[in-house]
Amino acid sequence: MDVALRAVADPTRRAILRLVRENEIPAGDIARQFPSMSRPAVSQHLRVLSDAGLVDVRPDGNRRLYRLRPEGLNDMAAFLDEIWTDNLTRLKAVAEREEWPQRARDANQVPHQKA
Amino acid sequence: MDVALRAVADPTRRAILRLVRENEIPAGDIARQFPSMSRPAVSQHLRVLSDAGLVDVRPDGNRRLYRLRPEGLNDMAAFLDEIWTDNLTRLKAVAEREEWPQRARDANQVPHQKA
DNA sequence: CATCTATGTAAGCTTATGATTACATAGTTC
DNA sequence: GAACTATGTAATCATAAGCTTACATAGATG
Repeated sequence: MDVALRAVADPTRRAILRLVRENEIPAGDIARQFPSMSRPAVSQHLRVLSDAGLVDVRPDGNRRLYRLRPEGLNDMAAFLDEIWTDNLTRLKAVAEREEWPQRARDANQVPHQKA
Repeated sequence: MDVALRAVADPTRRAILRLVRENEIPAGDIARQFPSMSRPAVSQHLRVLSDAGLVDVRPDGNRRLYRLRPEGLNDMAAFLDEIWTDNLTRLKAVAEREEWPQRARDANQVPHQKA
């Protein structure tokens, strides 16, 4: 989980993921989308994404085509689920949507010092 | 978006989020859950989470009670949606997630393109 | 072949991050 | 109000992250 979440934490890499979301794109084209940084920098980002399982690579003659590997984000989705599975928190996240009935607060797993 | 995603990229902070997911917990109790690191380290993590809008803090006499602020993860959910808006990719991701719930991805033979 | 194109890797630099210990501050309690 | 408790902050350090330039390599092309 760690590797994917850390990879996604970088804005450049998120931008890359958006780029390759629908189409295979050669590394050079991707790099060209980031004129503010060097091509090797982008190449290294691609490496990180690849290591994190967030993109697939495929050689195509001279070039290397990248594309999104959507399953790579499963850990992130799982984390969201884990956090939001709780009804209270989920309701809170969409609090303003509707009125919800009072609910008993249940026992905690982490001991409070004293009440 | 950046600040929240970067905050969540750290495993200790994710663990903290799980702790405060359902209950308010005083900082000291949280720190006690991480015997392998110093209390100030945890305090700084709490600061990061707070700055990222992922937790709320409330003074309670001597102590400070932390609890999850679920809306703080909305950006992360939005990013997931943005990437997964394509139904096929989403289905694909979910399919693999259910098939390999333990998330053991093999780096060599990538098992995509099922069915 | 000679060389041009696309791309990855290595080395090195700078800044960010996460940790530690020492200290400061606010509240509680006797 | 003196001492104790809970917690945050400051200073500092080691390591990680991200960038750059220089170099290496694989495939395309004349």
